[in-house]
Amino acid sequence: MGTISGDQLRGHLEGLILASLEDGPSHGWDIWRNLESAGGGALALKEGSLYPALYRLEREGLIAARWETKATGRAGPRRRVYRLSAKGRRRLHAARDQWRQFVAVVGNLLGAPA
Amino acid sequence: MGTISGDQLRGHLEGLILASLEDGPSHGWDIWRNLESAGGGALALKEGSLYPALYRLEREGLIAARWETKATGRAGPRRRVYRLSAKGRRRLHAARDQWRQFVAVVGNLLGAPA
DNA sequence: CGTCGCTATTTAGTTTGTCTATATAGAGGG
DNA sequence: CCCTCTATATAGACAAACTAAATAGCGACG
Repeated sequence: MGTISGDQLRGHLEGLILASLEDGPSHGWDIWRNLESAGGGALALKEGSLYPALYRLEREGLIAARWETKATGRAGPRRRVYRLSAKGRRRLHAARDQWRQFVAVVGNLLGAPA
Repeated sequence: MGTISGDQLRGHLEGLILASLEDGPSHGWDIWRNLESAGGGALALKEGSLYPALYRLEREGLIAARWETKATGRAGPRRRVYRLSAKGRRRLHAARDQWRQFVAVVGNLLGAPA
């Protein structure tokens, strides 16, 4: 199977990120691994796409960020942890509605008999 | 319901055009109306997107164009009629596969319980 | 005749999100 | 000390859809 192209992903990534944050805060790297693994190799998301997307979402007030406190006793560099805002949660619902509509419309047109 | 955005459409338009041509040749304006009506108002495709997309497909050899013969006794300006090439038909099949994969991956992640 | 409306195509220029590629940096292992 | 894994940042390229406007044929209408 081929990979999902960046063009295909465009306009849907924000929804994916919001969905990733639905059941608890997470940081960029973890979101990235989450999406990659959920895509089963088909979703080749690049950091250069993910981080700017996070900044957009933050600037829009859909997610809120904090630097991880040092007291976690964890190894490795600092992490920026994001959580869904109320606005972001509403946007996630809207994104799901839009997704269903998108699938309905495009699927109806492109929809293969088999 | 909101409208499907250009960003959402990106990377999927070519498949839609190819699918539109699957059961017979058509011209740009007709493809446009076909997609618009199939979208039920949700798909607000612009001519400035459609025509360049047709040129891309033609340049790639996925569709072939001819100017409509004048002898049709029809009113109105000239039409450029496109038909699927064999290569385009193969691409359409591939686009359907990609679409299914895309829906599976994104739907699985974004997929709402309700 | 003039012009309005519908059909139909064209295209210059803008926007924007993803990509490539690279840089930085902390911590642990050999 | 260097290498790897984790983690974030960002400059610049690229491409597809957009805005907006121009062109043009034909019919209808007063």
